[in-house]
Amino acid sequence: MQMTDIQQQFVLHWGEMGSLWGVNRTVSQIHALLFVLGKPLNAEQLSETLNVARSNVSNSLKELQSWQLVRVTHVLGDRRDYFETSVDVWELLRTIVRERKEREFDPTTRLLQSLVNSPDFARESPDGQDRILATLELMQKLGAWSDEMLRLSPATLDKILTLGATVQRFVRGSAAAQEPEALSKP
Amino acid sequence: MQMTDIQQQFVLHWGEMGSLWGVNRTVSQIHALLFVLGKPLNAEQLSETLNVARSNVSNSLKELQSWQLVRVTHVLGDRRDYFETSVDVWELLRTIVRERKEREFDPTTRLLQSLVNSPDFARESPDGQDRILATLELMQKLGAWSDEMLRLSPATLDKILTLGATVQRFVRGSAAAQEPEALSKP
DNA sequence: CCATTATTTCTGTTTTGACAGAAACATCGA
DNA sequence: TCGATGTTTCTGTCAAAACAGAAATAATGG
Repeated sequence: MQMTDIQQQFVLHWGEMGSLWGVNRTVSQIHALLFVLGKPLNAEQLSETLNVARSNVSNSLKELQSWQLVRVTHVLGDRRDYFETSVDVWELLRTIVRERKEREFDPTTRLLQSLVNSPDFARESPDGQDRILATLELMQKLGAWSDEMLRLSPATLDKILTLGATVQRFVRGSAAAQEPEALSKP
Repeated sequence: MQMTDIQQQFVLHWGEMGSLWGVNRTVSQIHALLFVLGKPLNAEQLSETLNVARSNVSNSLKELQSWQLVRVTHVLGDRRDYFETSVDVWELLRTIVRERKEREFDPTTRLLQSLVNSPDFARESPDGQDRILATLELMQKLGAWSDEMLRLSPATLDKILTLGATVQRFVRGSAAAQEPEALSKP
């Protein structure tokens, strides 16, 4: 499966980005390749195109499937598994956010909650308690907000992004007057 | 610098999360420690408390400073450098988002832009062009939105999170009627 | 300017994760 | 059921990153 120059650059860059974010390079390359090509490939084709071992492809696909980013399809008259990803970037974004939140963000929130609930928590200094509580609250808010956003359709999400500035004005008016640029100092 | 049980759990967990997100474990542990303690420590104290080599601390601090997450202070009558982080979670969040965006997100947007601008781009299949264009547009929108959010005060951001649901209703009404739950199928 | 203390850089070791290739396993058609 | 084809698991190797300790460098106070 020959890649065009454009496709190759895309795949390679995506691989780099993946590593930076704690994702195996081969995993992100496979995902990127399935996305740019926009059609199902079998493991052999992936292996050849990316020049990685067949086993490496197999494990990476397993991982991508566990992230719900890749699914199996079949081609008539061919008993090999073919793999494809969604070509809808919004859906991909949603899936990635949902999965990462569930695996990495939520457990942290729970840990913070358990620290706060612990009998030992009262023994922390007042300021120390405040910091942990503030962290917990921030994470809870981010989590709840993100759950809400995940429920929206791509079209609605798109509007929220586009209208960011408007939303800001709306929100500012919605609560007690507050200096808008009272940023905490460095 | 003795840690309480609560503090230790916090620091250890933060270290784990860091690795998961492509941040060196020692780096995130140091940051977490400075945050929970809420007071400046010198390199020696960090080294002892976390049981890591002095040199490791030095390099990690350098990295944290490059991320603008830690700064140097001094204690009267002590010529050693002391290091501290902000104890404002909102400020920390903002800093992390800003830095990561600048280093990892923006370059990807620029790459996509350059792919689209390339003369070769026209040779891609129409669907292939669409996918790359859609990716670029999504990233541009996310980037612009995030820049806007980064400009807001913590108080305003807090409101936006809290009023997420309300914002959603507001946005839905703001454009042509659109089925709110027309999610793309899996 | 020297002794002392703090900090960074350098070098080698250890650990971890990615990966290839082989072997084992499963599935299908004949 | 057997051969052929496809897939996963296992094992060993390799490379990159984290890390420790030592050495070198810089800064400070006397």
